[in-house]
Amino acid sequence: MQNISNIIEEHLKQILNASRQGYIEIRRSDIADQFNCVPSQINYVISTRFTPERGYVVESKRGGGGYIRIRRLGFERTDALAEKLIAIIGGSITQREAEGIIYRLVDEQLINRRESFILLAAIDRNVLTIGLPVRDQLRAAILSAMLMTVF
Amino acid sequence: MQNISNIIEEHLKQILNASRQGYIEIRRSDIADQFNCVPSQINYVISTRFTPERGYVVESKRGGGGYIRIRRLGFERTDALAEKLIAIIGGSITQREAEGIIYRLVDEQLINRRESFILLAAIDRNVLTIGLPVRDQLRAAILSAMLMTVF
DNA sequence: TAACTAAAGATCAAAATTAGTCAAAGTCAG
DNA sequence: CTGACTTTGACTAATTTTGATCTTTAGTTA
Repeated sequence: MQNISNIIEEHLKQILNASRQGYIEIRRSDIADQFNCVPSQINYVISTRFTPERGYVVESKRGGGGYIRIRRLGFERTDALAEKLIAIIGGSITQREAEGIIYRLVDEQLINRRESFILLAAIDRNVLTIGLPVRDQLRAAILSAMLMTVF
Repeated sequence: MQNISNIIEEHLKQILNASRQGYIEIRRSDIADQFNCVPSQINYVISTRFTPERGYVVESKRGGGGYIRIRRLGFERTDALAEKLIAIIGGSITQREAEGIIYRLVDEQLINRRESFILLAAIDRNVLTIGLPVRDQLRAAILSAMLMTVF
């Protein structure tokens, strides 16, 4: 017997595939009702299967008219790259390492100078005024998120 | 399913766009009737979507012949822009306010969409995984730093 | 002209509507 | 039996909707 998480995963991928816009917006409780499970199961499915590493971006809004939006990222040249970057950055990264990555992206013309300035500003230790090791973890999260949205 | 606030927001922006003078004057109760909601809903829409951060000025008058006037401001590009932005951002800023600023910069064509994605990613509460009030302070620092480098 | 009245809009907080988090309990392959 | 993965649900957080009550303004009346 298949577990519910897999079934929900398949269902979401299917409607995502069928959608013309490249993303879907669901109501968490609708899906939960549909599959007869608790709402937080949907969060579990999303956090284990629709991750940035697998090429998905998930946004959401609470309150009236709330939703969860799942977007599949393009798979051209960036497929391997995004994955590689995420892997390199990992869960924690120093400023020096982060700068290395950004410089390389500029070299390879994957981002322009202006974009690199934005990235560099966001990961600077003078901006992330919080103690280690949280600072390096936060830097990794911020850099990953920024790069995921452009690739 | 859309929520009413978004629908009202779109409607106001549309008539604002169509207006010749750059501002509109509405009667609160008219709009409320039109969208079948309570009058205070209009205040909610205005206070969450037509904020100074997003470049709107709202004036109103009560009593007979009362009105709400919504004006769209332009963001002249000057040397003082960066300073102005820093002042608006201050030492702490919510995600909503930060998004307002970013949307406005896109509207004013001071940054492009791709850049806005980078900025939005960096100030997202799901990325800044740290408790309030530090999160809002960090967000202000990051946003300020990023904008400083481009302007 | 002062007082009154009706017609707006403003404010604020409660209620409603969603989604997120986290950890305990359950399941299952090896 | 153990460890990884899944299922559940209680509690939390964000956002919107609603309504009661307050304030301001223009016009009317004594």
